[in-house]
Amino acid sequence: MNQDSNLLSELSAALPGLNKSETKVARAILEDPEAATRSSIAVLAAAAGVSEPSVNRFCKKFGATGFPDFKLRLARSLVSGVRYISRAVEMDDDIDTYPKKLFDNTITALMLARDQLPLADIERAVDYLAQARQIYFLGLGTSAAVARDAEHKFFRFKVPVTTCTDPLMHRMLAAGGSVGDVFFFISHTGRTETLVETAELVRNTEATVVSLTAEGSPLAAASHLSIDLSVAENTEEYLPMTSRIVQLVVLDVLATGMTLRRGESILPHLARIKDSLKSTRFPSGD
Amino acid sequence: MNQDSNLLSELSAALPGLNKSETKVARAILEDPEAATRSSIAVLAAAAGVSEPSVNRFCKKFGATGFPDFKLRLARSLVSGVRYISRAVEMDDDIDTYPKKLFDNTITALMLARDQLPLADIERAVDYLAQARQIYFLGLGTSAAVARDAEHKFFRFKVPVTTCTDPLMHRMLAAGGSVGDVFFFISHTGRTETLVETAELVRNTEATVVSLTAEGSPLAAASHLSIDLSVAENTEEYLPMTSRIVQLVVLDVLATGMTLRRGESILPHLARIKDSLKSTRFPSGD
DNA sequence: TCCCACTTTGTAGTTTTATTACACAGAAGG
DNA sequence: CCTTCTGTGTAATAAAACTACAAAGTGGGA
Repeated sequence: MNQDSNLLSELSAALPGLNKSETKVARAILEDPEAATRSSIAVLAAAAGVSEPSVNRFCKKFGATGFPDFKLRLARSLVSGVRYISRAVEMDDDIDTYPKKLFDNTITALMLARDQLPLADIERAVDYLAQARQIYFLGLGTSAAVARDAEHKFFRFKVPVTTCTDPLMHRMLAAGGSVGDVFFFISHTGRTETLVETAELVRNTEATVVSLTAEGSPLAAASHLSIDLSVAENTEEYLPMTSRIVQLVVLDVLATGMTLRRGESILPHLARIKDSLKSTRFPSGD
Repeated sequence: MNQDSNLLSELSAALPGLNKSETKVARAILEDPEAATRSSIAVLAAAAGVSEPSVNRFCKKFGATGFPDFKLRLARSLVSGVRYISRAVEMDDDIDTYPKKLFDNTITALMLARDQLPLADIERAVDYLAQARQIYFLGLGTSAAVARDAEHKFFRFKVPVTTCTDPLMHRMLAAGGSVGDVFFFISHTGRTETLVETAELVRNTEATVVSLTAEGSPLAAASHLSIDLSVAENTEEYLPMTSRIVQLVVLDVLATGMTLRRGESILPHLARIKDSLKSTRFPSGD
C-alpha cells in the first residue's frame, strides 16, 4: 500500500510555502475537510474566494491528477487511523455499543495478524503437519477449545489426531513420542509451566514440536518451530477473546495449506466426510 | 455521525437481493473496489457490462446522492484494505495468497454479521442467561468446540455450566430440565436431528431453550429464543470456517452482556479467576 | 396460450462539473 | 519605463453525471 501518510497533515505542513490563492484554498479545506469532500470544485472555489482553475492547480500541486482524485485522497485521510483503534467496553455501554465494539476489536485483531503473518513459519508448519504420522494438539484453558477445533479439522486428512486436556496424559503422550509424531502446542501466553515441560519432554524423543504461541515465550523456545502471534490483548481485561480467534484462523490456514499440499485427490475424501452428515439432518428447503 | 457500517460489507450483504444488472455492478465493485474509486461512471459501467444509468441507479439504491458521492463512501470503506469479494481458495494458490484470503473471508464474515446483528434477541438472551440457575451449552461437531469455549467463559459468572457432546446424555439432561435451566443450543445448520429432538424434549419441561443457529431452521423453531445468524458459507466448500468464528464472537457478546448486567461487583471475582492462573505460569518479563 | 401490467434496462439528450487555453494583472529586474 | 516572469481569472472545451423516456423482458391472470 502506497498510503501517503495523511493528506491533511501534508496540507498544514505545506501551508507556509504557498502563495496567496493556494493558501486560501488550503485554509478552506482545513476549515472543514469533511465538507470539502462533498463539494464541487465551484463550491470550494467560492468558499475559498478564488477561481476554479486555482483550486484545480492546487490539487495537482499535491500530487492528484485532478480535483476528483484529490477529493478521494482527502476522504481517505479523513478516516485512516480511526479504524485501527480498539475500544474497550465500558461498564455503562449499552446494547447498541458493546456488541459493535467487540466485533470491531476482533476484526482489528485479525487485520493486524493478517498483516504480520509469519508466512515462512506457516509454510514450514504445513510441511511438518503434512508429513506427520500422528498429530497431537495440546492446549489448556481457552486453548483447549482451540485444540478441539483443530482436531475437528485435521482428522479429515487421514492422519490420526489426538487432543487431550489432561496434563498428566500430556506428559505420558510426550514421553512416548517417536519419529513422525507432531506435537502441536497452543498457548496464548506460552508460559504455562506444564505445557512448556511437556514440550521439553517431547524434545527428548524424536518427535517434532510445533507451537502457536507468543513470540519469545518459553514455549516458543522449547519448540522446533514456533508460529509467533503477537496479539494485543489490552482490551480483554477479564475475558480472553481476540487471541483465540486469531489462533483459530491460523489453524484454518494450516488446514488449508494441508489441503493444497495433498492436491485434488483429497477433495473427494473431504466431500465424503461432509456428506456423511447428511443423514443426521432434517432435509433443507433449498 | 460516522456510521461504522461499512459500505463494502453492506454491498456483499445486499448481493443476494439484487437484480441482474445490479449484481453485475456490485460484483465489479467488489472485485476491485480500489479501481472503482478511481474510475468514472462510464469505465465502471463498461467493466460491469451495463449502461451508465444502471450504475447511477445502483449508487442511489445504496443511499448515495449519485455516483461521485458513492465513490467517496467507497473510498472511506477501503481504508481497512480488506478484499471483500470472498474468493474461495483455489488449488493453485500459494503461501502468499491463501492465508490472506482466509483472513479476509473471516473478516468479511464478521463485518457482515456485525452489521446485521439481532440486537434485540441478543439482549433477551442475556436476560435469560443472567437469570439462569444452570446453563447447558449443547453442540455437536464443530459447534462442540464452540460450546466448550462458551463453557470456559460462562462458568466465571458463578453459574453452573455444563457442556457435553453425547447425544444420549443430551436427551437425559433435557428430560431433567426445570425452571431456571437454560439450554443453549449451537448449530450452524439448525437441522441436526438429534439436537432438534433434544430441544423439543426441553420444551416439555419448564426449562428455557435458546439457540444460536440459522434463521428459519427447525432448531430455531423449537426454541423459545433464537439468535439468527445468516453467514454465507459458500466459500467453505470442505472445511467449516467462518461460521464458527461468528458464533464465538456472538458468545463473547453474550458473556460481555452478562458482565455488564452483573455490574462492577463482578469485576473482582473475574480478576480473582484470572489471577488464579498466575502460579501455573513462568514469570513474564514484562 | 396470450395479453396486460409491471419491472428492468438501455438510448439519447441535458445539465452539471472539471479541465484547458489563453489573456490580463502585478511584481521583479534590467 | 519597458521586459519578463509568476500568479490569477475568464471563457471555451471536454468530460462526466444525470434525467426522461422508450424498449425489452417478466410474471400473473384470463
